[in-house]
Amino acid sequence: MRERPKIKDIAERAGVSVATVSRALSDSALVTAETRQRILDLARELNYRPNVSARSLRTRRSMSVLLVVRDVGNPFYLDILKGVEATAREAGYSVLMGNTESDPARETEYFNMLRDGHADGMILMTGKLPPAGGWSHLPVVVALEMIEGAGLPHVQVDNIGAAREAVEHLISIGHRRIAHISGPLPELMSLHRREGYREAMRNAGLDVPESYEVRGNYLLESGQECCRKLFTLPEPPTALFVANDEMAYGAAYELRRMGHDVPGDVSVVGFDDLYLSKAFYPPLTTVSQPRAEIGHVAMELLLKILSGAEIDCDEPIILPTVLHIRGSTAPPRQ
Amino acid sequence: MRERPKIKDIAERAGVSVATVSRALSDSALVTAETRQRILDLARELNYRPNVSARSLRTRRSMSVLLVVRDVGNPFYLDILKGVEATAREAGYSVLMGNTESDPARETEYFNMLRDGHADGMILMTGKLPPAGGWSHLPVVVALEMIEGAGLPHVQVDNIGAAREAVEHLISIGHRRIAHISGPLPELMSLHRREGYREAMRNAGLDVPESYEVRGNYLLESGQECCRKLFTLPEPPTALFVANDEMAYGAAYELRRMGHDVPGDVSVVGFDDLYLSKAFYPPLTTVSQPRAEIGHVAMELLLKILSGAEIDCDEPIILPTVLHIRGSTAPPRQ
DNA sequence: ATGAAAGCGCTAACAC
DNA sequence: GTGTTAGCGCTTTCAT
Repeated sequence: MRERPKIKDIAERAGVSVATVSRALSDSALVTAETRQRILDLARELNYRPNVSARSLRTRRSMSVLLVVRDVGNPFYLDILKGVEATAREAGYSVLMGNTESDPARETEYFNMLRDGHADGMILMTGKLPPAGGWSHLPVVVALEMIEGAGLPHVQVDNIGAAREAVEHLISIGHRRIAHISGPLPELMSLHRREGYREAMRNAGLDVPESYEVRGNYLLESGQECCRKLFTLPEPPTALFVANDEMAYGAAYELRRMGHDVPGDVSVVGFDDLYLSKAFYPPLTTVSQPRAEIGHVAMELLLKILSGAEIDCDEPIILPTVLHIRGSTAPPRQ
Repeated sequence: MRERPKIKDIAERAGVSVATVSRALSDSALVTAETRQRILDLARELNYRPNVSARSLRTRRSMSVLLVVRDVGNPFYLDILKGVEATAREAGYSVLMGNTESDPARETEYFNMLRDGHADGMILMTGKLPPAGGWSHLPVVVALEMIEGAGLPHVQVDNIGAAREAVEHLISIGHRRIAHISGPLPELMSLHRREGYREAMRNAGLDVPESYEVRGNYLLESGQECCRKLFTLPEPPTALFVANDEMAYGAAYELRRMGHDVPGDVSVVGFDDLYLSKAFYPPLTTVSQPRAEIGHVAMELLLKILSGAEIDCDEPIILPTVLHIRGSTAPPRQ
């Protein structure tokens, strides 16, 4: 047998033309059941697999989509990837993972992969469009993050509302001096979570001294660092609303190092509900995003676009969050 | 301008043949510097990108490799992926992530992707070959896990030695009743880590009652569950050597739930050094694997194979581990 | 229902 | 150094 059987090999053995084989393989109605069966059997016997390059070249579809994140090293993206992958597989698409590390060159590169036929569409989770421009009308869905004025469809959560709810919880159990460790600014997601914090404080008639808002970068070490800053203040907070779980881990760790009990002395609330947060000590109170669902919905949307449907890009799709109240929050000491 | 410029478009404008354009674009020496420059300028101006399908079809190389893991949801793989990706990019390869979920059908499918031209080579981290067989001589590198008798090159760590060292640490600080929560059996990696545990115990003249070896599945909940089993024994252990960090988190969590202090009452050692382990409470004593380096070395090896070099498959490449002693281990109570 | 043939965009012989 | 040409393996008209 040849190295890799091709349609021609099957055709010769079956005594039919390549066209017929192609039709049989793609379940066309234009083949008699009997011929089709013979061809299918032969294909199985030869262990035939269609060459993807040839097929893509001809059909002009790669049957794969690009999932672009800013850091594959972040476990947060994993469940989203799973959601995307499951949905993609079902529709016969494979998923290519793209990692930008916030490098504009790489951001552009992944967009170029849409043009060179590497992928048919893209789910973008970097919150940025590449600098060059000219990326409208492309089959791109923005998930998780937001890109304003891009005219692209969005799948996200209500970051403002979710943050507000988290801070309201702290207020409801008696906290007044609540500080916020934010993500990098002026990114929209960070801004929104901070806005939710501010709204909750304002609604409760609570002051937010400028020193109570510290800017982090979503990484664990940054949580530690921001926490240290807050606890050198003359009047340190009794509770922290931290913009993601990873920094919340860092903050809780640093608090313990400084001799503060969590939640005895200081309450901590995170955002994301990483899968370790429930095993963390103390189990972290945090906002849970429907990550797999975000991936699923984003992929569904992309499939729709790829099938030629018109999509309304004005209204983002908003998925619900849940505040999980665990052991890291408690009423302040009297 | 055409929808997507192709070589022909450039050729027409440059007043040369497609062959010349192709040569100029691939930096062939058979073009005058002047012609090349003209073509390059034109290509840039038209924003030309070669069609990957056409190129792959012709060259019979996809310039991408497959990285197959059993669970993309496991953060453990992320650093490996980063190592693989960086090395692959440099050589002009893209990386496709494959996720098997331990499903034999999917395991086979990824191997098939090598045959249908989707990828040129594969880094396999599932520890299994698909059932069908016939996968020798394929450009495959096994990383992290081991597959015996497959005739494939391996990149891994010395699991036996690393486990032994971890348990020796527990023994050296005075523990005698040391239990082991293993990974799924009879997988080679689990077996090796257990073997290291047994060796350390044997060398110290310590008994391992059968009930002190509990089988887990590397997931957090499994760590909890195994821990519960161990602490219903008439003589529970004073220390645990757990086959990975995730189960160690679960075990530590469960110990606290049951009212045991870590490390006051029970010491816990993990394996993997996930990035959260240092912020865990108490900071986890654990074996660190050079994950990015594993990815890097595996990809280098794969590149060598793809370039046609002969590889010695008899001797695995062994990378060093480091035992990080942190707060989760302490001498037993007197 | 089946076959012949064109061609997707590119590269690599082979000519000159 | 450049052009001509023949495919890579597949799908899809257009005939029959």
